[in-house]
Amino acid sequence: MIKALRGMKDIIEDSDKFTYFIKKSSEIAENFCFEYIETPLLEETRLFKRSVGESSDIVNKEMYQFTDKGGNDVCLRPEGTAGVVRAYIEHKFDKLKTPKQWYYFGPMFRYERPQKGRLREFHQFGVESFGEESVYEDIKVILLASKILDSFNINYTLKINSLGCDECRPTYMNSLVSFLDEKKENLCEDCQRRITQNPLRVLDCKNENCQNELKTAPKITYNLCENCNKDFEILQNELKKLNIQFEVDTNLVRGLDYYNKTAFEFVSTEIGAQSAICGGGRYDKLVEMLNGKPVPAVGFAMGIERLLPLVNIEPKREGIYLGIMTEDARDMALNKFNELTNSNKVYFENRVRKLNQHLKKADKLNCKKVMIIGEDELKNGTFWEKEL
RNA sequence: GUGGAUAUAGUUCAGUUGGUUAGAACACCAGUUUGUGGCACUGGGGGUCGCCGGUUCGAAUCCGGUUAUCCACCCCA
Repeated sequence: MIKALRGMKDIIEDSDKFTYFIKKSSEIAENFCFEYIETPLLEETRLFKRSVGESSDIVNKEMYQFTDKGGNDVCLRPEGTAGVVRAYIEHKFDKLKTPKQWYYFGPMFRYERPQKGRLREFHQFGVESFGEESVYEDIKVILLASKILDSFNINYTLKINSLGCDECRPTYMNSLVSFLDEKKENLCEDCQRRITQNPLRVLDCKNENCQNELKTAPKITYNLCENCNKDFEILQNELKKLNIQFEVDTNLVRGLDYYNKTAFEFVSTEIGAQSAICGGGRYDKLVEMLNGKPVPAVGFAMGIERLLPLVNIEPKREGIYLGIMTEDARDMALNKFNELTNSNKVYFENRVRKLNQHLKKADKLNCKKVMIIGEDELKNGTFWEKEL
């Protein structure tokens, strides 16, 4: 038997939840005046090398990368932002710094070891906002994410942090690295490697011993420049006013290289170790990094498969069951089926059955209304009807 | 990439110290004397016991390998 590849899943049992999620989320995004964008699944490999960053695991070892028949070095997209930014620049919106608010959804591919909440092909729903420098755009985006999650009654914790900007991050990084170098001996192997590769990641280490050593580490939020600090305060104040619960997590590091200033993550405690259900933040330098004019941007992405177990939709009766009890009624029923399907969900049972058999089936299918033609109805040209 | 666990029907699982034709529940399909569903009852279909090899008169059961799944690390959505 040919089976789906490792880490790839057919969406069958949850397909109703899946489509419901996309429909509802899109609706909310459109209420925020975000427009739909679809970008290719396949992109040039260097797009991700330059945006996500060569130091990241995603680019380093998780990409589905190959040479196509034209000799191009390509890969299946491991995340959504890079492609959207590429599109923004390619269609020259950067020249005039045209504000653009887009949402997207679709499959992403990462060659990882599968586990709960982690697939090799998975789906994200995300938004990106270009051209708005203000922290109020960050707030808008966080509000949008929380509204989507709230609409499915999902329990979450929102963590926020500020990663600083070009002005304050380098000085902070220097003091962090020198702090880490002093402690180097006491840190785990991974952290020692991270000091040179990605020092911020050390803060995020789950090793207990490391966390003890890091208690006195310099915190980014105490080392922000005036501007970043002001924005981070506005962010917190406005979230409070909007009644969005959050906690500041100075160890929150978004894994992709392109983030700066606001970083946030929605976390669930109900779905296992892969608990991040939505992650995002500001990436003001990314458009430039991909050879566009400097345009600030902010966005987030949600992992749909991780959210589905948290989404509950109550099965409700809907649709019409149409059945016949005599072969002669078939034409009449078919005509009715033709008419009803213009504006109704209709199940047409084409087998001749007894009344109780029809009812049993209609019940099983969760239909709301039953319409049957028997001998009597055929004579009178009517339908026997019942609400379930 | 590392570690641990698991693999028997569509699903959840039984299956004794290796021994007839591998079972149950749920699900599915059909029916229960003639036009009112959910309940109940009766019957039915469905498994090369993950795959390959070995031990044995005989393997779902023991051994080796392999693949996949699950959980965690790592990483991230």
